[in-house]
Formats: sequence, C-alpha cells, structure tokens
Amino acid sequence: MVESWQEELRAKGYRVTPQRQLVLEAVTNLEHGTPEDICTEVQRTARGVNISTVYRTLELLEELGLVKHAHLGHGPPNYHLAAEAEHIHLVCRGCHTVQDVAPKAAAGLAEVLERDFGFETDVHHLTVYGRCKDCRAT
Amino acid sequence: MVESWQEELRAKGYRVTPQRQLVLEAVTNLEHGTPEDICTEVQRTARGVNISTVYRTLELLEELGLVKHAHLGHGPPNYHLAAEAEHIHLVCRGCHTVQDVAPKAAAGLAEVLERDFGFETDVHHLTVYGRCKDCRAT
DNA sequence: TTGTCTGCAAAAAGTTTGCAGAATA
DNA sequence: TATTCTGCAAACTTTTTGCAGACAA
Repeated sequence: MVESWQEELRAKGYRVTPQRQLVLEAVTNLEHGTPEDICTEVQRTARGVNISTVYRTLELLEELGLVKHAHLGHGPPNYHLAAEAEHIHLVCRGCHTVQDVAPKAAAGLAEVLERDFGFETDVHHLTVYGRCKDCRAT
Repeated sequence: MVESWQEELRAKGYRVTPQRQLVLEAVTNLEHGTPEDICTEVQRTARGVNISTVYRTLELLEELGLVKHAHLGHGPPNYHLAAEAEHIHLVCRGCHTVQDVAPKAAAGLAEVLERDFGFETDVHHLTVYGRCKDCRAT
C-alpha cells in the first residue's frame, strides 16, 4: 500500500505543518515555479510564511522524493512535482519560454551515453536550450 | 580573411587592454571555468585584476562571439572558448565532475525536436545530469 | 513535555553598478 | 586629448544559517 506523505514524514521523525502542506500545494498548482514564485503562491493563502521556510521545505520535499528541481538557465531553479510525468524542458533563448516535451525524444541520447560512457542520464533533469519555432520565424 | 579579435575590438570602438587579453588567455587555458576560476587564473599573471572586470570582460567577449557559457547546475556559469569544438556536458550529481562528449550523441534528439516542435537545439549548450560510471559502481 | 519547525535577522555567495582615476587610441 | 576601461566599494539578488520562541506529537 501507498503511505501518505504525511505518514512518511512522521515515520521519519519530521512533523507535518501547515507550511509544509502549503508549499506542496503551491508546487502542485504552479506546475513550474521558482522558490520565489512558490513563496508568493503560498502567501496568497497564509500571509507571513517566510522565504527561508520555503527553501527548507523544498529541500525536505525533494529529499522525500515528492518534488524535483531543474536549472532552466540564468535564474533560480525551477521546482515541480516528482509525481508528474517526467519530461524534458525546452528553453528558448529568444523569448525564454519553457516547453515540456515527452522524455522519449531523448531515449537515443540516453542510450548512447549509457553504452559509450556508462553514464546514467537523469532525463527528468534534461534542459535543452535553443530557439523555438516562433522566434525562428521572426 | 579573418580579422584578429583585437582588430575587431578596435573596429567597434572598444579598446584592447591587458586585462582583456589575460581573461581570454585564462578561458583558453582553463577550458572550463567559472568567473571566479578565471579571475584566480588571471591573477597568477597579473595581481590586482578585479572580479568585476572579469565579469565585464566575459560579457564583452561573449558579445563578440569569442566565448560561450553554460549553466552546469547550482553554481555559477561556466565559460569556455566558442572556437573549441562544440560539446555536450555530462554532469554527475554524485561527484559533480563534468565530462565532455561529442555533440553527435545528441544528433537524434536535435532531429526529433526540429521535426516535431520546430525547435532549433543549441547542442553546445546542452547539459545532461545523471550519474557517472564511477559513482554508479559505488 | 520534548524536540522539531518557523520567522526573523544576519551572513554568504554570486553578480551588477557608480564613480574617480588610469590607460588606450 | 578624448573616451573608454579599471579598481574599488557599495548595492543587489538569491540562498543559507543561527537563534529564540512557537508548535506538533
């Protein structure tokens, strides 16, 4: 059976707090968000939640395997639910939009890296920079 | 004919300074380096070159197309010569080492993204996270 | 009640900017 | 000589940490 994450927290000696629930909800709602975004989202419900709590909570949730993060360029990291289907991020260096793509596009790459270098690719964390369709047209 | 970068600088109204030459040499020698690394390398030759000069110079050199940078994870960006053969970075999330790989490994990925999404992949800027051979063994 | 968690404030790390003097063209 | 460039210092942004009081178990 699948334990709830709350039970998992308690089992490990951590505590279930409103802040932790709110941060997880915010990550769920935003789909992709920076710590700053998440903090803002959380504060729509509960004012006064501190940014440092958001950082500490994201670290904890990532340790538990509930959320993951990716680096999408210059800015702060980008968090989303680990439960979401894994995907590749396409970042356009023209308009800075982020597009999600199914991981099978990178299956060949992962295979080559595995075979030739013994490298296990974390496809979920793959970010591809380039130019999107729209920016190439203009 | 190919102009030297010094002539290109002058032609654009910029000036050729010892600092700019040293930063470019440092990027050449280090192959991969953060602004901090580059600053340290430069200071082996010329003490007193300031980190802010390094940042300003890297920005200029990138604008001229002489260097490029990639984001290899949590830390600061990583600069190298644009003239170097393009390559993919494999970053191990265990030991944080960076391995360079020929871009042809990503040819299939680039092709799929081009065909299905009209996305032009900047292979040079591609960073793949995962676990290296050594870290998987232990 | 016990020990963890939070908010606050301060410290770190990385990067940018303003300005006066130094250096290039 | 006329600008551009540099070093320094200060400001800024993002993230981390220490600590005392608040809260979950």
